[in-house]
Amino acid sequence: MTLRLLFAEIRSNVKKICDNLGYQQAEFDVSEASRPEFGDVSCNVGFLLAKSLKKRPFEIAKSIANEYNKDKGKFVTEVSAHSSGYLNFVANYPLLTQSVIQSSIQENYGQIDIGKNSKIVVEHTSVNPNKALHVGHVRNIIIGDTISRILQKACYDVRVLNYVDDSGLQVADIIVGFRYGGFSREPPKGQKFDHYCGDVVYVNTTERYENDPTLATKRSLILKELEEGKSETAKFGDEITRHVLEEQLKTCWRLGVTYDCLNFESQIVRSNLWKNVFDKMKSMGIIELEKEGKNVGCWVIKAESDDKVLVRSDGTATYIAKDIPYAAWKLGILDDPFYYKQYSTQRDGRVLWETTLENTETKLNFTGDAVITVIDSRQSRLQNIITKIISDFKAKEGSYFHLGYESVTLSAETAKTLNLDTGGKSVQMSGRKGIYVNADYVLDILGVKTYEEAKKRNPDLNEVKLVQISEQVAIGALRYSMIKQDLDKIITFDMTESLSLEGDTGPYIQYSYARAMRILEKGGKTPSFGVSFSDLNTSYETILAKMIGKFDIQVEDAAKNLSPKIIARYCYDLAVAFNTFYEHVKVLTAESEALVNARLCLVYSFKETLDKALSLLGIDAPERM
RNA sequence: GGGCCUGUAGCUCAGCAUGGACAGAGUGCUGGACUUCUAAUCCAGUGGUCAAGGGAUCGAAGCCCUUCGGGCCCGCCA
Repeated sequence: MTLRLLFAEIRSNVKKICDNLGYQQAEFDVSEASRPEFGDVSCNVGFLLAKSLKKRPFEIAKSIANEYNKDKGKFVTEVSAHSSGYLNFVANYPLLTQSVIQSSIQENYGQIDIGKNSKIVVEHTSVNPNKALHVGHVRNIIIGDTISRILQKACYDVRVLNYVDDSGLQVADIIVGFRYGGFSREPPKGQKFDHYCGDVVYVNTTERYENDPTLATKRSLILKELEEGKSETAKFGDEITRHVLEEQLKTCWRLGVTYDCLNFESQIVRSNLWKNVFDKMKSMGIIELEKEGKNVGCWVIKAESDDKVLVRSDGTATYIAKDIPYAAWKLGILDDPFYYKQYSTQRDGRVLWETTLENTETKLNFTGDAVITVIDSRQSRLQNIITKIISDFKAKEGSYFHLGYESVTLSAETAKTLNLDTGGKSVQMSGRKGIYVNADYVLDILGVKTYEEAKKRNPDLNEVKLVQISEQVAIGALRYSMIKQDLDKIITFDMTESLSLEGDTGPYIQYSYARAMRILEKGGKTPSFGVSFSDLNTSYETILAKMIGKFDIQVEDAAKNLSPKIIARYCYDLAVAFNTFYEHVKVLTAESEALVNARLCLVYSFKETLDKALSLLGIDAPERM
């Protein structure tokens, strides 16, 4: 049993009692008590019925408590009416602890069937393949990855896509750099190719446009050649973007993120997808050819505020126009023009596919009944237009969902390290201007720090182990910091602050896991679960057990609200409950052998649950640290 | 001008969807706890007109309206 069942029992009994007393139906709430002195569970039914019964909430609660006390059911030992009007319940701890521990050692603990195995597509990452990933991209990647993991736990059949925008202006920019900027094709020794392209070639090239107007002309010629797809330039662009992509993916994999399929924008452009959608929109009258005004000669979509150009007067498609067939494709509205080939096998064993227009004779299906596109909320306007068009295509209501989030900015102090004086204000990142902090760099710096810390604490561990731990902790720290706050809060990234490993951080949570592992290791033998847990009666133990018992409730909440933060908070709360327990309750030196065993079971139950919860965040649980 | 987001402790944020019992964490600062299952920890203290004003409600940080800060978006760029 988990807390869910305790709540369900109380809800059903209260409802029954209300019926018997002739009270009218009310949508009352059964939830955890806000403070320990109010017991474990509270119900607000008294407040809701006060008006219709013309009685004080306390009177109503009293009458229900009275009835409830006649038969308290299985999981409740005390029922009381509080003078405030609440109905409060105390749980049957021996039974609760027992059931929670037993449930938590099941392989699929925390799983909850919301998705009913329906197909859902999550698209995230989608970074232009002309630069390395910076901390702003990391937020997108981690949100998308965490959501995918949570949805999977909630029994959705999840497909993860990464859209590679390999035919846009930014790609033309680096080609200009290589062709006319005098940049070597090979990066300096020791520098990753994606860093080289972004930090050196891209930034320097965009700078040169200001002084050399002929470069812009060269760029538009290159852009045209890219779209046509058969030229030497297109081939060269393809090589560059694929090389950058390969390096970007290394960073993603390092973060523990994997995908199912890479979709290349160039292929969408060269396939007939756009033409199909264009015709469809024309025949549906969603778009029109502008006859006059500033957009004369363009195909535009009439939006509520401003019209949006889809096809330029020279006949080429804009960025948003390319996104529409892709969105439709993701929902399976269009015939799939692609074949598929294997890109690689990722480290978790998941095969990564890529689309191709060559006939490989392999047809796969990466579409979904619903699509979640993770893009920062600065693109909400465009995403709204796409959502609107997709709903005009009669996809099921709400099937295309833009999951937006606020951006990551750099703190004034961190900007200063990039030689940027912002006058004490934080600053928006910009790949073009070179204002960003690369993800690999952050992980490397974090890794050095976590390595030193781990070595200090574990002099007996060998080099390989220490490196492994430091990497796990560095990634835990970064991932957690990207997910712990709400999506609509701006994250101000500060390098110094990001090195903090104490308090509400990933490492704090990982540390609690390592502590639990150490107890189990020193305990020596596998604890025996077929015993009574009634001796686990300190508040430290019951609070920990209750926290463990909330896992599936949190998964449900996170999945329904697409809110990764909920799982982050749960992991933190779980770790706090364990650390408090750890400081106050001795396990291995408990009074009796039976008590040692019972506590070992609780510790085991905790570590299993934390491991599962952390895995939803893509954070490894280290055995030592 | 229009749209979206945001304002809670010195700082960073939970809580707001579904109104209810004295508004919670982390961090900072002040003190305390390692011969003990790892102190990346724990304990105590400090710290709040929940931006302001109004409204509906028995009851508002939360709902409605207004105002004021802050951020972002409104291109034949992506």
